[in-house]
Amino acid sequence: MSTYDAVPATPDHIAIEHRVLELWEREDTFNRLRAQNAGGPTFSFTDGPITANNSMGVHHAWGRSLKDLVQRHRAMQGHEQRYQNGFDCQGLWVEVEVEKSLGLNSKQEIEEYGLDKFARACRDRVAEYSAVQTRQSKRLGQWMDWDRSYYTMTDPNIEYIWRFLKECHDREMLYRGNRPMVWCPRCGTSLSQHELIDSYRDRTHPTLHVRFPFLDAPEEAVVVWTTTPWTLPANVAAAVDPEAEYSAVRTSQGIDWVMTARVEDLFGEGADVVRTAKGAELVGRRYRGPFDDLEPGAAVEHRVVAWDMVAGDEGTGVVHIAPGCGGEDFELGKVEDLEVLVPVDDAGCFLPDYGFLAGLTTADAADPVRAHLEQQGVLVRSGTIEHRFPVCWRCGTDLIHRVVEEWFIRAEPVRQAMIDAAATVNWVPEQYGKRMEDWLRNMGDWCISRKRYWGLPLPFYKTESGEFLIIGSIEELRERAVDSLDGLEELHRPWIDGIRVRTDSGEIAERVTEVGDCWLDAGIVPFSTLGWGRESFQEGGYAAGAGEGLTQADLPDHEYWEKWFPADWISEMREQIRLWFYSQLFMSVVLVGKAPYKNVLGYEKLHDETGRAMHKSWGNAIWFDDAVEEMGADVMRWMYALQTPSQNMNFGYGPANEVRRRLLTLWNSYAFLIRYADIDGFTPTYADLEHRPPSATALDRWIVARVDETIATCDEALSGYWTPTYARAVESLVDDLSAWYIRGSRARFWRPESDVDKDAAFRTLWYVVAQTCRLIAPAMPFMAEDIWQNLVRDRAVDAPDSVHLAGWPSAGTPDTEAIRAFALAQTAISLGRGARAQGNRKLRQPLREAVIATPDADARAAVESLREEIALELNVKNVRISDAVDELLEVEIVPNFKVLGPKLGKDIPRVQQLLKAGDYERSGDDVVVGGYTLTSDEIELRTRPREGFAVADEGGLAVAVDTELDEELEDEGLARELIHFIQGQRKDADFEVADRIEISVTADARLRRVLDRFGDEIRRETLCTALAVEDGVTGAPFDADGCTGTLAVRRTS
RNA sequence: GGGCGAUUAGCUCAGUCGGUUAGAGCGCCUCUCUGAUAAGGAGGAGGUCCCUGGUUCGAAUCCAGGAUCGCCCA
Repeated sequence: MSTYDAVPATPDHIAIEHRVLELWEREDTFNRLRAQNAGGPTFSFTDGPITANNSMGVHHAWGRSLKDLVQRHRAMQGHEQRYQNGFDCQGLWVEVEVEKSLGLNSKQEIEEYGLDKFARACRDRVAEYSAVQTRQSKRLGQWMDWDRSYYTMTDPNIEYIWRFLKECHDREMLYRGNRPMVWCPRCGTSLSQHELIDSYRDRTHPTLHVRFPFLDAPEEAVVVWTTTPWTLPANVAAAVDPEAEYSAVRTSQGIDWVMTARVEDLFGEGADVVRTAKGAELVGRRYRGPFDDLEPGAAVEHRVVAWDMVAGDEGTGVVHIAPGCGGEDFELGKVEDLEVLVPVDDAGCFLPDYGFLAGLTTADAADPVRAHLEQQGVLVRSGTIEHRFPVCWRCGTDLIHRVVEEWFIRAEPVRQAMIDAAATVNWVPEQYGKRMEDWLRNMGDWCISRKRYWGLPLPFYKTESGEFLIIGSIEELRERAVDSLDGLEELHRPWIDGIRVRTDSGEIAERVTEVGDCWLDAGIVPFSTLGWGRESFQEGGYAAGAGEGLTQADLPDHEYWEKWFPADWISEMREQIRLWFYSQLFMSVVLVGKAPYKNVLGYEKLHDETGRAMHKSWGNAIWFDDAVEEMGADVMRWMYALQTPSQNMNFGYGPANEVRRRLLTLWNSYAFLIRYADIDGFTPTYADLEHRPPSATALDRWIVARVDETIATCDEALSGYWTPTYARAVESLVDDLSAWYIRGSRARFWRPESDVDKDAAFRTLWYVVAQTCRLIAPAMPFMAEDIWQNLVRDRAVDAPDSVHLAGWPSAGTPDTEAIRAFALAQTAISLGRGARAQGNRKLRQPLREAVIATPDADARAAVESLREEIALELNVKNVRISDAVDELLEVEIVPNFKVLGPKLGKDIPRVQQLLKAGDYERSGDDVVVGGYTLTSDEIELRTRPREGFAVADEGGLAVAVDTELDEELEDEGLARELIHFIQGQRKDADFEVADRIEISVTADARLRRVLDRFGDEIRRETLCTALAVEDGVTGAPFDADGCTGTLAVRRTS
């Protein structure tokens, strides 16, 4: 009758995980955990919202695994938590995907399609993918309150942002200003930096060299070069490098100024240079603009300005400046206070006041522009150029720069407060704090508007006369509304656009059309989800608006906010420093003057296993759904836990397989325990987990001490959010358990009789595996649970139903003596094996004696306590411990630098020399040298083996083995060989471990003697009930060192 | 140009407080175990700890400068 479920040789992670998910579901384990921790100390985690726009990737799984790991750990420690997951719902990414799926290709097509239908499609996409991501996250094992996720598109979230914006306005931080944008003239939309990645293509464009004649000397001109003819009508300045030398060259058209370094390329070797001058001399001179005959150009005073970014390696060394058509031009324009001419509209068509160009696109304008310049006599030459140029990823159209009006929040008023607040945060890794500070010191004003559709509607209202009003809440909107709010289904376009409001002066105001930056949506979360400033708690109230039916998240009250703000911890990838970490901090500093989080864990990027970025089009991307069903969630999670966060992670099936194999060690240890626990009917004692099991041997004490040590290491690592130290500590414990404890204790488990020793062995092994289960539970919740169910639950009285309800193990004071002693024994064993190898004696051959010699009395005592284990490991009859190191070794005394360094300082090298030369005297344990008396703590003994011994040494410890063999030892060795051989036969015949066998053997004289002497042992070890020596047996030939026989092995039952 | 990192074995990476003999996994070679076995164990080969200088009795570790790579900002 079996009490334990049989354990397969290797874990089927996938099957285990599905089984455990079902178990948790059936037993409502997560909610039981929450009930168990209710009222406990709080651990407040704010989840950074994942964009609910696509299924999640393995890089998301990294972050989610870390989040879950820490939350599970804190839960095991008894902390009450909120477990609120978040979805980011608005912004260009969602719009772009929806556009694709609807086959729309421009803003115009969206508007024709209908903003209401478009908004619904965006909401539907969020609903679809938030459901997908929820399913995936559950599969990963993440425990969250999935029914109460927050969605940033809900009315309450938007309303909180309104409130924040109004606060900014009240503090005069809000303004409307210009911003150069990268623009697709065909799609009629700006592109974000992200959309520019990989957007460069080889293109051919027209080039023009154009003269800008000086007003005070019309025959003289600066000559510029441009590849964007359409920007010339927006020219307001020409930039020169004030430090560079310029030359005036006489040509058929007059006198042309260009940078001296460019003269030869432009005019050939025989150029007629009439004058040279520093660029600075040209600065300030005014010139006739190329399109002064058009209204906008005529209104501008064109002049030469200084700019240190003028390049001398291409063009003319004079740069045409159009601040309305270029990012760098715009920045220079701000410095030089230049006019900003924006010649084209949203669709990239020239505006009506551009005369003959009006209505033309930027591309179509190239020829008319050239013709016009030629006609004006200012065109020097025209040509074409092939170069890399950014194009729209949607339609392939050449992108242009275009200055547009946007809304901004001033950074300066809060900059210092934000820096101060960031300094209160514990950044992990530390350097991320420096990055945040650098970002804050350099941050520009926050551009919060987007000329799009699916986003939070900015609550900015303007009257025809220019009066401005900002609405801070739905209530205020209701009070001021001129139109009925009945049609306002939610706070989104187009519905909100139809509501006009009345200003204080009684005028009618309409909303501006812009929506807000999605980082406002995410940044407000520490307020909007926690009920900041609210008087009443509204159950399920957060879902109002676009979140209706998607979530049951509450809209709490201010008391709740006080309880949970600021977050104890947040964690996202490093790029969030300038995104979510920033926007949260900004909004929090504005609203309450402090940081919204106390600890931050950031992590780097996830690459493929060769270190390359994962990319759909490169074919090296790994889908989460595939990964989790192939490598398993636990394996993935353990990989994430092992990963140093400040390093890029190389993720793939190869590394996963390595990790999977390492996990086998724990599994094998568990399987070993189950096998013998089942055979023996072992019943564990749950209280052992708290009070520790009884120890019968030094090995027992050692492994228990190692558990204590490991718990302490894990505690420290996890309290600092540093998972790799935790994961490595656990692996190290498991290695010790398997390689040393179990290997050294195996015989105790398969002895038939029961006694104190076997009981201690079982309880100790059970204790270590069960504690390890608890330790790995946060990182590998499935395997931990599966082992727990079989090993602990229902086997031990009082055991919790789930490892996740079992609490975190408490570290006792580690028995450091036991650990130190065993480390010495390990060294001795390792040395002994080395010595055997030197003496050419394989481990199977028993030897008479090993001698362990050390001058250190403590070390001798430590080794003494483990001599049985050492004898077993070295397969020797006796272990002799000696202080007569000289027998085996030459001894050298070296200073203990760590202790002696600070004491002796510069005398160290001299003392070291004297010791090495043997120029010292011993006085008891002390050493007198060079005028110093050194105690035993202040020196170390180094040893070298003397010639002619099978000796190995390390750190003052030396081990020799007696390699002499007599007949008895040889026979015993042969017996071992024979046992080894028979076990092989058993295995070849596929017998079960517990099957009994009979053996017939035809033996030579020597083998007969071995059978006579060691027959009992051979029968016992091979579970042989009858061993008959007879002639003429047909079977397998045995031959060891010339000792031969033929064996036949049969199963008895 | 400013900022933040990284550089350690063939590969991927640890390395705490500065301590003199720098580690792990994988790979490779040799051996071993065979009652954990598609495993396990031991041993070996393999290192200019990027370079230069400094501080120190002592530097992979701290400081300065440089090189290369990555990232953030401009």
